[in-house]
Amino acid sequence: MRHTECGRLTSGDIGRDVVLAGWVFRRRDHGGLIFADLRDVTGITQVVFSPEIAPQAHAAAHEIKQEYVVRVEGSVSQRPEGTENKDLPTGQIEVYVRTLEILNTCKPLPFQLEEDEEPNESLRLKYRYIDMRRPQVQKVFVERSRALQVLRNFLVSQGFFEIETPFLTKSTPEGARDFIVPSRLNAGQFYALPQSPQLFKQILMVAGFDRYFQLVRCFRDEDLRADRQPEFTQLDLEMSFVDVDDVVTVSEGIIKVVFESLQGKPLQTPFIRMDFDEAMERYGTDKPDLRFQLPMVELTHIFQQTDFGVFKKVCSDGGAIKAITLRGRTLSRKDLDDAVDMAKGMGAGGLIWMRRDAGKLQSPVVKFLSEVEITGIDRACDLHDGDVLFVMADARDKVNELMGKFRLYLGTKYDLVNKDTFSFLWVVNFPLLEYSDEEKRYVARHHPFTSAKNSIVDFSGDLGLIRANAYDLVLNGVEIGGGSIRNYRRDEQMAMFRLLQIDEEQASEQFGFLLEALEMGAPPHGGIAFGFDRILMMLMGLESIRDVIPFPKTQKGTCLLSGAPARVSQKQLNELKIRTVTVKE
RNA sequence: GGGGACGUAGUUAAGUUGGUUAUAACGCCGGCCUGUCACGCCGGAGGCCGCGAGUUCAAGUCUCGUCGUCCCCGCCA
Repeated sequence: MRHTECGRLTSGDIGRDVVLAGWVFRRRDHGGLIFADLRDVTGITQVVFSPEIAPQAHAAAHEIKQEYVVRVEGSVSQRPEGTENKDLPTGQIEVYVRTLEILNTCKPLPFQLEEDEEPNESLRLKYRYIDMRRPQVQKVFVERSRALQVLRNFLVSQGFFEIETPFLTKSTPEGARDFIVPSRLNAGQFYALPQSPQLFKQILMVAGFDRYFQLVRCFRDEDLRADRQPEFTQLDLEMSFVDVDDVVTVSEGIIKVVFESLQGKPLQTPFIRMDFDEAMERYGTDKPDLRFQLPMVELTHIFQQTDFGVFKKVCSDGGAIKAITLRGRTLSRKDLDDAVDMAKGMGAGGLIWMRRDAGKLQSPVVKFLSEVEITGIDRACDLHDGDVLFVMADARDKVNELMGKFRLYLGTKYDLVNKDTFSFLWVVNFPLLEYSDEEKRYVARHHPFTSAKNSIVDFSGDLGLIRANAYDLVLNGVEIGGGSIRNYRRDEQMAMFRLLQIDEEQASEQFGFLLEALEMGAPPHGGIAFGFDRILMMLMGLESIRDVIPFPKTQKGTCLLSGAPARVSQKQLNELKIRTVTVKE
C-alpha cells in the first residue's frame, strides 16, 4: 500500500486503513498508551500505540525517539470526545497503529525543532537539513517552489519560451567582478560565470525567439550583504518589437501573479511611474520608499537675495536649499538635536530645524531671515502650527543624497512606515551614463547595451544629460528589477561604446559576436530582470536573503554545510596547468 | 579595504564592582504513569566560558591578538 500524507487525513478518512511514513516529531509515553506525532512535508498526524490493540507495535514504540524515521500501518479513527486538537488540521482524527517499522534511527539533534527558539544561524546553516525540517523554514521553500511554477505557467501562457544560456561563458570588463573558472583544454584561459545572461538573451532575439525567459542563477564576486548573495536567482526576460510600455505591462502581470500567490490577496496594477529626476529631487534616491511621504521641498529660489550667510553662499555657488516637513509630531529639544547629529553623522555640514508655533516660525536662525523669506518658507511648505521643518543647504547632489537618507531616518524614527503595505513604483527615464570619479570617464548607468531615448550616433554635448530607455521596479525602497530597451543597430551600439571610451578593437574583442549579430537582422528588443530571491524575501516579510535560499553562503562566501570553498589536489592543479603562489599584499 | 555587534552545557540564555563548587529552561540518560498533544512526576549525567597571549594574589568577567558568525560603509553595470 502506498503511504498517505500525514497532513491530509481528515474526518472523511475515518475507518480507512492507511500506511504513513515520516519522522517522529514528538512521543508522549503514558506507560500504557503511547502517542506520537508523525510528521512529513504535508503536516502532522497523531498516531496511537495501544497495548490492547497491538501489543507488539506498542512494545516496539518504546524504542522510537525524536526524528526516528518510521512507517506505520493502522486505521484512521475519530478521536474520543473531548480529546480533539483544534490547533492541528488533522486534530479530529488519529491513527491506531497495528504495525510499526523503524526505517532509521536518529541521533539527538544539534538543535530542537521548536518554533520559539531560533538557533544560531551558523548552526542552522551547517545542519541546514535539520533546519529545513522546521515547519516555518519548510514553508518558505514550499512557497518558493510554488512561486517558480506560477511564474513559469504565467510566462508560458504569455507566449514566452524558456531557453537556457551557458554558465561557462566569457568575462566582461564592465560591471561586477566575475567568478572565473580555469579551462583545462585551453591552459591559461578562463571561463567566467555569468553575472546575467544579457548578451545571450539578446542573441536569442536575433535568433527569432521573440519572447524569452529564464529562471536563472547568476553570479557576482562582490561582498555580501543581508540582501546580497554571490549566487542568486533572476527571472530574466527579453522581448522583440517592444517599447518600454510593453515590458512594463508584462512585468506588472508577472509581479501580480507572484504577489497574489505569496500574499493571497489581489494586487492593484498598473504601478505608478516616476521620472528619475523627480525621484532624485523629491526623495534623494533612485529607489524611493513610498510607504510614507515626506518629500523634499525646494526653497532655493526664496533665498536668492538673502542676508543669511550660509544660504547666501550656497545660492552663489549654485547649490540647493531643501526642506522636509514633519507634521503631527511633538519633538523635544533633544529630538531636534538628535536629528541634527544624525544628519551630521551622514556627512552633512549642518541641518537647520524650524518649528511653527502660534503662527510664528521658531528657529535658531530665524533672526537672520527676512519677513519675505519667512513667508516664502511658510507658503512653499504649506506650514501649520506644530509642523517641524528640517532644512539643508549645500551642493545640489549632496543635499539630495543626504536629505534622502535623512528622510529614511525620520520615517523609521517617527514610525511613519506602514509595515503591512507594499509600495511598487517604476522609476523611468534614467540617465544613460554617469561619471565615475575612479575611472575618470563616463560609465553605463544600467549597462552598455541600453539604448538612449534619442540617437547618440552624432551626439556632442553634456553626456550626463542623455536619457535612456531604462526602468527599475522598486518595492518599499528596494530595487527588485531593472531593464531597458536595447541597442539593436550596430551604429547606435558603437556610438555607446565611443561614449564609454571603449575603442573599436576592445569592442570587437569583448562583444564582437553581439556586434556581428546586430548586423544580421536584429529586431528591436528590450527586457528586464527581477531579483527572484529578493522578491520572495520581501513578499514573505523576511529579513535576510539567506532565509529564502536553500543553501546560502556566509558573509565570507563559505558554505558551512559543504565546507566550500576548499583547496584542490595537486593533481587537479597540474591538469589545469595552474601553479599557486602566495601573494603578499 | 574600513567601522561596529556577538561568541558560556547538545540548544537558548543568565552570570553583579574581577573573588567559594559557573546557573536556568529545553534537550539527553534512568525510573514511574492508559487520553496526551510543548503530556506529567521523580532522579541523573553533561562545561577548554571560541582559541592564544597579557594584567592580577585571583579572569567567564579587564587588555591585546586571532578565528568564526552577523550588521553597515566601500563595492555590487
